[in-house]
Amino acid sequence: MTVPSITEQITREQAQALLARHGIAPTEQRLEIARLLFAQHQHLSAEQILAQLSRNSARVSKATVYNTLNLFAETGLVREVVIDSAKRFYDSNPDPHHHLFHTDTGELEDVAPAQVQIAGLPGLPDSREVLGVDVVIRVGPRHTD
Amino acid sequence: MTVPSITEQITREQAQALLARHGIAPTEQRLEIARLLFAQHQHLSAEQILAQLSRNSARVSKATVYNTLNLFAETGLVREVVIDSAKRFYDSNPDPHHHLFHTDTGELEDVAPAQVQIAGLPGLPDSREVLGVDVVIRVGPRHTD
DNA sequence: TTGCGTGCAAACGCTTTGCATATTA
DNA sequence: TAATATGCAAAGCGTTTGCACGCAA
Repeated sequence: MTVPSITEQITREQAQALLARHGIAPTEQRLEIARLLFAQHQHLSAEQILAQLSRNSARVSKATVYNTLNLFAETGLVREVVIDSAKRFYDSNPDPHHHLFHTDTGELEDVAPAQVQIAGLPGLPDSREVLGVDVVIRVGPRHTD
Repeated sequence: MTVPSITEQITREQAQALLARHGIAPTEQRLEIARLLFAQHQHLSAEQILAQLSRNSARVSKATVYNTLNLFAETGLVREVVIDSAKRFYDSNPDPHHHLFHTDTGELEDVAPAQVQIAGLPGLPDSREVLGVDVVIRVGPRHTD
């Protein structure tokens, strides 16, 4: 089952399969949130999701959105991206990739991993492992001054 | 003027020179905060700085610590590192480098840039420039389950 | 009925702000 | 004295929590 790359809602069945694969019980709200997030590869904040859901007249509370996003992030369904210390984004792109952050617009853009190569990692003791590597490239309008 | 790499406070004069180089007026509180931060290459949060300063019986308010850290970050004296959306760290290491974040202890460790190579950056329009590349490697205890 | 998910509102933690006072040039 | 920095407390904002209610197995 693949997620459509166009801005269309995925079906309930597709959402259900996604949750099932991650061992998440498919409740009404979780399905709605998944359908929204996986409509395309994107980066949404809890606030944006809440706003969009109420626009779709879905009945979801703030607490449930936060609970659900945390659940999705814990189970690896989505990736939590921290750019600004004031807000979290949830990334529905499951493939390894990096991010381009536009400081002026606040937008987040995916960067194919091939374009940024991690040559090596510092030696770690056997007791520890790398959980993830986050690369954020901050870009903004060129300074002329 | 170089910053001592050992855990000793830098002198008022050294702190004053650092601020002067960044066009920052040298007030009592700013000097104290700079002396603390630049005692060594380290990553401190506003909270930690406030606690340490009061331990040193320096008279600084919370607001001033935040104002000062923002000022230092804006002028490039320190680097703001965002790891967790709940807390900001201020890095007194002026050289380009990356970070290793220990998820279990919350500690942040510097990684020499040579160990992580950025092979290339995605093409950008001429109107935009790269402001910085943040690489955070999350490590934690090895999973045995 | 037992457990889990949801919704609401209150609580929380970190950061910012408003304003009076103090310091500096 | 004019401008800027500080301190305090309150406000702000995103996120989490406590608890009652609802729903499904």
